[in-house]
Amino acid sequence: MPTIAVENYLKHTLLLAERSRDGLVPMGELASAVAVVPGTATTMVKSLADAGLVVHQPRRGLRLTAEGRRVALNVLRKHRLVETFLVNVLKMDWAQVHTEAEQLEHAISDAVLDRLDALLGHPATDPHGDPIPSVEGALSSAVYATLATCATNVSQRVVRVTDQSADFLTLAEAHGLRPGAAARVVDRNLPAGLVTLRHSRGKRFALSLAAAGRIWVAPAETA
Amino acid sequence: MPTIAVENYLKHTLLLAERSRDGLVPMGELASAVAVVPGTATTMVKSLADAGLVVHQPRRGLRLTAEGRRVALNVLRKHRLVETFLVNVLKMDWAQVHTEAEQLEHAISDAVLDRLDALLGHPATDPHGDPIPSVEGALSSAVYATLATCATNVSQRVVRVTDQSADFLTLAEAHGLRPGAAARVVDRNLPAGLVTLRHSRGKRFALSLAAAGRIWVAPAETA
DNA sequence: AGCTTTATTTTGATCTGTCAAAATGTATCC
DNA sequence: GGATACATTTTGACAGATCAAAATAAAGCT
Repeated sequence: MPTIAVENYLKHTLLLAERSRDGLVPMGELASAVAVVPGTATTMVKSLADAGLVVHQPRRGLRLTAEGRRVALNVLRKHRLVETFLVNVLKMDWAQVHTEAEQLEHAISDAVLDRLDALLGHPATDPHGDPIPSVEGALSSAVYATLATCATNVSQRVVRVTDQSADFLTLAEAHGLRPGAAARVVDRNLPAGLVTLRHSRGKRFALSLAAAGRIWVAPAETA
Repeated sequence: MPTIAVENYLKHTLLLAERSRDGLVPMGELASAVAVVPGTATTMVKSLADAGLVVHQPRRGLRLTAEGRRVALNVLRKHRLVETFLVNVLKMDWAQVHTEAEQLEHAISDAVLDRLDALLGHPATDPHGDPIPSVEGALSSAVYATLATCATNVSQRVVRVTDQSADFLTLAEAHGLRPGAAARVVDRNLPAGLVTLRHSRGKRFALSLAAAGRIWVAPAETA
């Protein structure tokens, strides 16, 4: 059984690798993701490499092996299903569940996970719109536009909110920006770094370009 | 926050103290309950004493302080509510849930616990009939007879099964000995160490005196 | 009392996971 | 092309939790 620390390093390696085309994760990024000093990450990565979970290219970065990816996906699946459970069944605030799931993902067995998955109706995404890896280890990675890049003055549907901080999620919710909700960009001021949106009931509000980039959208179905 | 190891030592100290009138738990019993060698338990208990969670009387044993008891009860509450959730909601086998809860009890927050408690309807006991400590830290400790001590040829109701091993629980279930079920002792042969029971549909079967002592009963209501 | 058994404590070592700070590569910029 | 900046790795130390085995205390038995 991998330890909690090992599971965390692998999970963050997976998440960081997703957002970097060559899949090579720099040591420093991993260190700050798992909140340790760089030297600690180096030490740990060497031992993960010895265990065959990652490949370490000194001074360049690391990538998951097939086995490391399998473990990481299992942890991610637990994390996201637990989040879904906490929001859908226990009715907890979506801004808090990330922290809770961070602990539970390491304590839940595969047997419990399967029951939970069935109870929730085999969901494809968690409450933030993040895809839930399948039991077989498939992880959908569709490419979406964001509020920072989508067409303006076209009705969009929020599909994913890629920020786990409670503050951001609370803000997003206050503006009705939950997965499934409608949104429309009415103006985008690049020099000012501002995106202006209009909510369904006509209200306008602004987000920074950085914040807008964390909200993924798809053109609304006009069927 | 207490570590997982600390929570385990405290939980087992509480459980062992319950079954010993003076509340003084011998080091050896604690060591085998947490599955470490005696020397390890001594070391740990000294540090728990430094932290004010237990009182250590060298070579005599240890007892919980008020603070230690508070922590232990909280862990026990988590354990038993999680077991109840796994059986009642996820429909898992009652023989397996103990092991699962052993992990989850250390990962679940008080916030999640409260929601879970509400979802389950504030149960008073877990699926084995073990009492669930209240939020305030009250732990019912009613005294019951067992199949080894109750009146014979009188209809009894099972209230609790005080053995967590999967084997024992599977056996108990096979004989219909779950909390709430009816049971009747038709004969008790002390020299042979055997208790003969009759199930509701007339079937007879035997248990050892030791096994029978782990099944708590109350006279069936004849209302 | 003296000897033996048993429980407990001590001692010395190990394994994980971590940090601080020094050493070392690598990249970048005149 | 050399000085500088930055990321990474190495080194030495430490805390938590554990074990094996030796030392010690207590209890029990002739």
